[in-house]
Amino acid sequence: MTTIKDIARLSGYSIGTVSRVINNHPDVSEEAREKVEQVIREQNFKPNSNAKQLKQQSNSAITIIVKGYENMFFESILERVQAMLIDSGEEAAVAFLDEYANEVQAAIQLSASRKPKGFIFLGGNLEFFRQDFHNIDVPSVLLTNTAEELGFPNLSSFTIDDMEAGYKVIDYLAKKGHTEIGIIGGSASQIGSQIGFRRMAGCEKAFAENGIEFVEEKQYEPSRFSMSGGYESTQKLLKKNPKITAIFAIGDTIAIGAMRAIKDMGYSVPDDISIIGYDGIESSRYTIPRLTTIRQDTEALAKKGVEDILLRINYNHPSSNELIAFHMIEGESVIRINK
Amino acid sequence: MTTIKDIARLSGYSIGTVSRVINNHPDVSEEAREKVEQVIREQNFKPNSNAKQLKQQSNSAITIIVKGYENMFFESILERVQAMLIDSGEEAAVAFLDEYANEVQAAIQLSASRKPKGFIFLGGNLEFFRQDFHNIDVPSVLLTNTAEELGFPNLSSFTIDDMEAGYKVIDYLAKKGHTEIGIIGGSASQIGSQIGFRRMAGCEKAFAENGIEFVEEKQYEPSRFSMSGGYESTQKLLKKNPKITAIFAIGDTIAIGAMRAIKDMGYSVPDDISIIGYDGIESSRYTIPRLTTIRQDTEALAKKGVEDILLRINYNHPSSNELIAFHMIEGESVIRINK
DNA sequence: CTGAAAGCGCTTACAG
DNA sequence: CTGAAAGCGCTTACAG
Repeated sequence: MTTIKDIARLSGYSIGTVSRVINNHPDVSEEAREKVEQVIREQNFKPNSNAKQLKQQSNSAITIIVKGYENMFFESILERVQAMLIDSGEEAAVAFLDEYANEVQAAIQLSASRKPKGFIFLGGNLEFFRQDFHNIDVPSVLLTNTAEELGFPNLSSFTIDDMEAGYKVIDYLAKKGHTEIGIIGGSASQIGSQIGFRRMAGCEKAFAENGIEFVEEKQYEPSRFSMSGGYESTQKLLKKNPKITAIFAIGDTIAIGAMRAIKDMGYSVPDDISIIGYDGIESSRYTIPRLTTIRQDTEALAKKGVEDILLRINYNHPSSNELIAFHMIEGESVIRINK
Repeated sequence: MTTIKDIARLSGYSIGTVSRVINNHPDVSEEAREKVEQVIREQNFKPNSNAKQLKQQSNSAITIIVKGYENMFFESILERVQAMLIDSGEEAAVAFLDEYANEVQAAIQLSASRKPKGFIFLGGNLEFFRQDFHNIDVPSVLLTNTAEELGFPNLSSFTIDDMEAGYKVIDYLAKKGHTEIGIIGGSASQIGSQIGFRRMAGCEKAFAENGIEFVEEKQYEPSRFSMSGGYESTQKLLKKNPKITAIFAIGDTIAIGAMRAIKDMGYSVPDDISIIGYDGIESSRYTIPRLTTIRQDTEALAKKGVEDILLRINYNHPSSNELIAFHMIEGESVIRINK
């Protein structure tokens, strides 16, 4: 194997100088830099990342923690984040967690053995961050939830305005004449910290403004962010409340399960029951009928997250919390009703 | 940070003995082992993997190369493989490649800088393996294609019998009375090396046995393994051949796009056009109508692949090439026709 | 069974 | 601007 020693020998410089060239240190003569770079190219030399990281004490890959591997929305962000990281010459590792797992504890575990340069969380429960994130000292980014209120200096966050989006969904349904609206998704027990909470808060505002009653026991059903979760929660919801004419699934993955459940119960979307999803995943453009949904800009989310963490890892930039744009896509899954 | 030195000091043994305990070497006294393990537990010590790998010259993570990030089938295998690797205490890195990228070249690149212990390929073009795989010397596994004919001693492969499955699909459609059958998916230019080839060969056998003509120009359309690919290829196929009454999409992701295209062209599945997919991904259980498809056993594929690579990395087991069971799931997307 | 020591491939003060 | 040298945290012959 070619090592830095070989490059030193072949170029006629010391390994110290070769190392400086590799790491773009400024105090190297133009002459030395050119010669060394030429030899590196000739030998197709790649520095051993283990040795490098051992010295630098900072370990390997930026680690992406995906919370909820059944959630198709995360798959598209994951793919983009990973691709951007690799294009920037960074290694990327991925850990898939159950939707209800403690992602911060998982990160702490990984920190102990592998010392990642940073973490990117796809999804996160603020309560877990509040409790344990102080144990993590590398730059981290939370995607699809806001960590602004936590005030950790090494935690950035990027998300769409879930409250505004939730508001928009219910307001849209109300304006279409729906008054019996159901909501599925998320977990009641973790209210206040999960993404679902903000979406729900926006919904409640829209209900109030439109003079529509919202009784959680009758109109809400928790659900995992999976197709099967959406399927089951929809069945439960419609059984306990057959008057419902519209359902807001707070994730497209859930919505796809919901549409199938509605069909299997002998109803039709949108003629009997309208449905709105959330995320704007690719699959939502191919369902029959096409799903009306809130599209989150995956590309922007991934780009902001990656750029932010790279600047913080390499240049100590401060963390930031930003909102990303979203918009509603009108599909074919909502109908206007007249009472 | 706690290092092996601290454990040595605290336990009263040398770092050599501590190292032996960590790595389960047999030549350590029971007494020493217990004492050292106790201190390791107390300190919650995790060996620095960089130092370990630097010494062992073998580098980091087992690397999973996913070929075709738009293919939903791979997402489910990836999740399982990753989870099993982590449960076994192995690190896992993932690289997403375009469906047409050269995965073997990508692996060679990664080998140079990171020396993974092994590679798991999700999808692969045999031609690329034939040309370049001799440059890779770590244990590797190819999933969803067979590498048996290549005879590389460090390459295992696990797949369902694509030829048999392709045969079964066409035979099934023929027995249902279909004679004008279209096929979408794969790439004509890479015939002989892509997974599509074996599926196609099985199809041709079934056509012949059932006395049905198959003219590639009129009945076949290439497609990327994506929903949009399925959408576009279906439009092309039906435009050039309106007599088609059934379509075999050689991937469920493609089939989902196909179903939407059929609908948008004003036809109905299965009343006007029957459709059969391939893979048995979770989404195929939620489409309307439910997809008839060939279910590959993701769990078995992942399990075989992971167990095989671990045994080869740690115990030099020989490589192997095995077939995994598959079965057809009858959904609602195929209808019997009478001519 | 155990310890002392060399060395894996790098980076980085330090001295010049 | 450059080189010699220490040291990152481990593993593993070697000697006993």
